[in-house]
Amino acid sequence: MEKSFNPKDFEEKWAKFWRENRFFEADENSNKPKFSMVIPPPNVTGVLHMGHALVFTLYDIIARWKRMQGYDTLWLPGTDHAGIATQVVVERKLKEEGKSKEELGRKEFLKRVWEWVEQSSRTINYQLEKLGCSVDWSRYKFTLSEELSKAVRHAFVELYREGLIYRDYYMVNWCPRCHTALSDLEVEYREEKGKLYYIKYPFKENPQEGIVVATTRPETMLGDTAVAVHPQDERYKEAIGKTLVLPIIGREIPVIADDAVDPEFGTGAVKVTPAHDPDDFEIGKRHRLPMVLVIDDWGKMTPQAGEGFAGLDRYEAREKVVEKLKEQGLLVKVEDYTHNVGHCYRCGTVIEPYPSWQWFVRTKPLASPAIKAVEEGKTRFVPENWTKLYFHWMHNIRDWCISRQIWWGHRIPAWHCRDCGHITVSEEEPRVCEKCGSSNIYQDEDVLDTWFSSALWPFSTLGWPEDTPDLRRYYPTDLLITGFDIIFFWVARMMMMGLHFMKDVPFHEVFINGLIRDEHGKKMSKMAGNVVDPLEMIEKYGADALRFTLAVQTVPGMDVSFSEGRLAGYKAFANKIWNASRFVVMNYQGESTEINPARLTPFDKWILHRVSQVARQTNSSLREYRFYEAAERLYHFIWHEFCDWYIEISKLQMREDKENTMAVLINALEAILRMLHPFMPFITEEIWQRLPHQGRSITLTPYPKGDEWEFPEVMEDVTLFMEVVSEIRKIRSENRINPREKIRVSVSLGNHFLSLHLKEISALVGASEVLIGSSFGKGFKGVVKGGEIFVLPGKEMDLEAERQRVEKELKKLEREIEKLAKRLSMPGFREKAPAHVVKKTEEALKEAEDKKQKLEEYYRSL
RNA sequence: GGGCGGUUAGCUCAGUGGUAGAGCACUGGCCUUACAAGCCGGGGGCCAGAGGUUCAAGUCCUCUACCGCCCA
Repeated sequence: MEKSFNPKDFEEKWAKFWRENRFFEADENSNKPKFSMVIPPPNVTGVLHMGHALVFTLYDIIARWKRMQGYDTLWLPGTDHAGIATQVVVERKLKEEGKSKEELGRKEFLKRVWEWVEQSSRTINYQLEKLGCSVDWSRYKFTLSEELSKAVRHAFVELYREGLIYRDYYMVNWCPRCHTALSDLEVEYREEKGKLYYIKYPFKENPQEGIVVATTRPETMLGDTAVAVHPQDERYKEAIGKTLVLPIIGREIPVIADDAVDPEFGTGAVKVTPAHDPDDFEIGKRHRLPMVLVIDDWGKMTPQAGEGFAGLDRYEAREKVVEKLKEQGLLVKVEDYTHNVGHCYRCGTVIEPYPSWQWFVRTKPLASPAIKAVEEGKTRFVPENWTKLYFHWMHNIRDWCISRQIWWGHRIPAWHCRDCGHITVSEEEPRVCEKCGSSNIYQDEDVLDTWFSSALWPFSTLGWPEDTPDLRRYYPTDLLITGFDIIFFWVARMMMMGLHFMKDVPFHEVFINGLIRDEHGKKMSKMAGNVVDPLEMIEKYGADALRFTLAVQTVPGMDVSFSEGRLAGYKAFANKIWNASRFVVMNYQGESTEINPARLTPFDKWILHRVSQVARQTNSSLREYRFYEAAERLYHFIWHEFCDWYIEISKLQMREDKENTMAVLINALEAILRMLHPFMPFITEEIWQRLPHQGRSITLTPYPKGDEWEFPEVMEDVTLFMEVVSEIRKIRSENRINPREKIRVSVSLGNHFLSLHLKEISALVGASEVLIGSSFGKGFKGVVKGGEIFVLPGKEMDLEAERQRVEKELKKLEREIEKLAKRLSMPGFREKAPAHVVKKTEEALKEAEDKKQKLEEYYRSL
């Protein structure tokens, strides 16, 4: 094996090997139990970021683990066409070329998007492979493919026929830049400093007097058709029913009473603009107020806004309205006002409430079964506190606006009749209007919200609406891993659609991972310039190290602070594994790998026992999605037990019984590699292939269950052995005894085990002589449980250093004794604490006092 | 306004009522034939604050402060 570890030498090789051998393809005819997951399809907007790397790493750990546990495992990959997001990206690219999508036209524009998709999905799939994701490429899906589009049309038509999809003229969130409606979820609210304008609307009868209204959007006053007050508001009792004259425009508008008015806000009187405010829209409906549209779908003022305003941008109009009001003396005052302003989640433009014809999903009937399923435990959130959020949202769900006025997406399968106005909804393109038979029909221009197709993902990808073997076998899926930010967008909607169409939940468990942050806990963002590119990290440290870093930081319910320093640390870990394996491989000369139980030393038994223990613990950590716990334990065990102790001891054992020691080394290492494989697939495969092995790939081997080796009887002896060695090393080090200088050691413990392993002790501490069960009675002294240790240096003793060391040691013991004694003397402790705790405390105190006494005697003698 | 997290070593974070942990950073000594990306040692904590429950609290309860996120 090469001395230096270089992930680049083998990562690509194994990714290719796995793929070409189709190890990760699920088998719908398998007799094994199935385990299935669908990937959260990345948007084809560009490249994968660290958040993806995290989610996909966790997926892959589970996928590989389950596969090795003997499940027919499906991890289905795919990408999402990401309607608006992708359209925005391609538009931006066109702009760089000095073109617009309108110039190109719908058909040509879509061609350009498809080209982009081609390129982007290639990049994404390349990145997945780089990361080591064990997905089933033969089942790769794209939300806008022919196949999935069919599922989307089918779902739409069914829901429409059941009355769960309807079309309505309604106030929606409108992005004037993207020129489309958005769902409530696609609006991001940001706190902004604005102004609150107080405007006086004079009475028609008595223009000297008037009602003052407060608004943050004075430009909308041009579209006002009433002023509303709360019916119980004493201040305005007299005014209700009177007529006001709308400044600037001169329109006569009534004063009306409505419960929706908050008497606490502003002056208690509000202007009503039914066409440009969702609340006013409702008030307008209740009072049959006219709608005057003064802002158009591009955010510009309409002719109805009046001369001098028509054609102006909405913000220019705001200034001009304020100016005019000032001139007319009707602007009473202006206050600073902080409020939440809605922005388009894709392009950031301020959202305009805009009434228009849109398609909606009636969500209430779909939400109830989705709530029930979680209540009944058919789907479980991990960590479970997300359940609450899910319930809260589901109980307060509003109808879902699913139409988008963009070009990139699933065209709505509805045809309008120019003759009778009827809408024909159909999976296949109709030739005539189903009502009047006219052939003068045209398809609805709108496309569906991208999340509509995402909602079908767990079953549309398996062949639905066809009754396929995949669908029968792999639905419901077992696990979904995703960020909390898309619980509403995606998880909730998959639940609704899955239960509706498949009559069963789409997944049994949902693991909600945290957000990726930078090493100081700040959210990664392009603006902050703290974005870390996973590919770059793979390039620098290897995919295994990146994966391990992400896994070890994944604590359920917590965000992940990504630190390059830590990543470097886990690359060092990979290197450690490399070199430990190198040691094994270098020493291996074709001996039998069969362990002879009769020839096992206590150290062999110890490491094998530990391998089993760690395997059991790792399985149980993974079962509960405690990735950090599994990863951390493997790290510690491999480095600080297998490498630091067992390999060192094995060097000595090999002089006595090379064959059996080699067998233990190989068996232990091989089990370690298998345990580690889900976390670090590349390096484990590379090493496994270099060890004597059976089979074609480590990925096809069984995951250690931890039932193979069981030797609890040696644990206590080996632990004492380690304690003694550590104590001697400490004495050495603190007394500045040069490592090359041989020492002589006596241990006053009549311990059979220790006396059988003098050689090991000598080697590990650098001693020329070790006495067990007797005492030199001189030299540097240390104490372990029940005994004393003397260390005689080859040269003269440096008493000053020794005094300092013992003083330090004594202080530590005193602190411990104080603590333990205090606890024992606490009233009630002896009576109420469990016996084993009392006993343990007493023993600890006795041991500490014993040690202290021995050291004190020694200190006086120095 | 409502809700959810968090506050533990210099930094990033684990911690399951019973003697406070890890990685990195710091520090002393070692190129010991797997590994200097290493080895052997060491130092470093009123567990945000205040009450309470308990024989026993970083851990459970209440309140406060600060930081962060979500919803309205």
